[in-house]
Amino acid sequence: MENRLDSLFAALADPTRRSILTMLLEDDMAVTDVAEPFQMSLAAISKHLTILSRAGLISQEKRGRVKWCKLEPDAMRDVTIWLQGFGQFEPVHLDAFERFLQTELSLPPDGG
Amino acid sequence: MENRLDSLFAALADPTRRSILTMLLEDDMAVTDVAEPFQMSLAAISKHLTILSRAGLISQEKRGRVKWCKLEPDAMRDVTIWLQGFGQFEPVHLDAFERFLQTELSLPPDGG
DNA sequence: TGGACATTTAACCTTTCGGTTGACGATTAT
DNA sequence: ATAATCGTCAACCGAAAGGTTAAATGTCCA
Repeated sequence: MENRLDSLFAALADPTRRSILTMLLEDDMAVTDVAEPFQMSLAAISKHLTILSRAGLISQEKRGRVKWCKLEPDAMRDVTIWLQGFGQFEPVHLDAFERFLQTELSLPPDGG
Repeated sequence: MENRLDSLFAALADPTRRSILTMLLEDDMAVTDVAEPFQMSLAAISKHLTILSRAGLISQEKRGRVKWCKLEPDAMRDVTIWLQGFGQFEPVHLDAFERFLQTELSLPPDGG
């Protein structure tokens, strides 16, 4: 994988991995519990978790014989920033917000 | 490819394809011109464009013997929406903005 | 009509991906 | 001590990704 975005987008391109991330939105989970709803081997899930971990999308901490998986949503920031270059979101909204703010603050209270 | 997000994320996972999208941000381009800066065959670029097209990220219109490629950034919306489920952007920024706005508007001019 | 240009297709190759199974190391429980 | 549990590793497999080159298709120009 060349750069950070490569591994991020690639990690997010698999539906199983996206499902895992969604599950982790709820709460931290042990590897076995992550694997439970899927119809594939634990080894396969373990590999998916490794990919998510290398992309920075989750962190894993071993406590006893259980390895806990934790969502790290900040890793998605780089994706977000890249997408912003295509004007899909904030730019528009923030611009609108800023204009609103300017208007609100520059006008007298009864000016609107 | 199972669903829409699969093909979108997969399309975005390749650095050549992301570069192409960035180039198209500037202006519409013919296939040959898209290929020019890359050190790979035209056939390879043609395949990349097919992948981008199938993901909906670009559209292609043939005029004469030239096929024009046009960026379709709206296709990124689904990605955006999915990412928003992880609270990476607007929510945070807008909340911050709203708090700021509340503060600004509710305080007397010398209140800060 | 023939040739140059623009792009895709076909066939092929190598590497990566996503899955399997089976063995293994580490930890906990009996 | 022994057995069960948690998770990874290694070896393997078929399919897909990303590239190549060479031929084919369409379109414009002279």
